[in-house]
Amino acid sequence: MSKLQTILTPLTTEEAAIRLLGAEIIRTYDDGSRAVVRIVEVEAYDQNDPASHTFIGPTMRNEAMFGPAGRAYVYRIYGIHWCFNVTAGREGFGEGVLIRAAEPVTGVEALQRHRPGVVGLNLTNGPAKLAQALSIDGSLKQHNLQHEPLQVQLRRPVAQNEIIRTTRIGITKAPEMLRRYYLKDFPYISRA
DNA sequence: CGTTGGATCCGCT
DNA sequence: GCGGATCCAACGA
Repeated sequence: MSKLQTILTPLTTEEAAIRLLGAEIIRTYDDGSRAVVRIVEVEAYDQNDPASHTFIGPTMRNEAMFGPAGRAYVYRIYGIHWCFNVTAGREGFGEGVLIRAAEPVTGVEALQRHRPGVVGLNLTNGPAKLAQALSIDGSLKQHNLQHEPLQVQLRRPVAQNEIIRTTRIGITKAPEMLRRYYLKDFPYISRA
């Protein structure tokens, strides 16, 4: 079992979401260039949550979230964009954490190359923007996030008083649930 | 500034 | 057939 999987398995989806705040995503692109970003905004979803893709039970689309923790769940939204989740929890229980925003750490040029004409905060301050900047698509479905070309490295947990908890963005079911978390005072969030 | 509508796919009913 | 865990350009004030 990878370290990432070991840590994310016993946690509730909320706890896993919080642990992923401050974690780093390391992306190695096809051309060999590399970028590192720091996660600053996440949302928790699991099979008891009407807003989750796993609420209806296992299907071909959502099977990654019913598998082991620490894998990629990637889905297309509105026919246009891709969104990236990190799976969490034990096998057989469908849960994942949507990565909504991150701040560039290194490799800004590589990120920009995948979002032509975009500069500043708009580079990575939204789930589909981030996925585009990291060049994440369906080919990374179920990818084990302990390996290249897409890795997630947990860092020291961030202090409780640096985390804001709110309702989630853009959902119609269970809009009242407080399952969105973001780092206080960080500009790269999709919406305050 | 804030608001609106268009783009465009696929999993599920 | 439908509608969504979105983004962005084009508007009007």
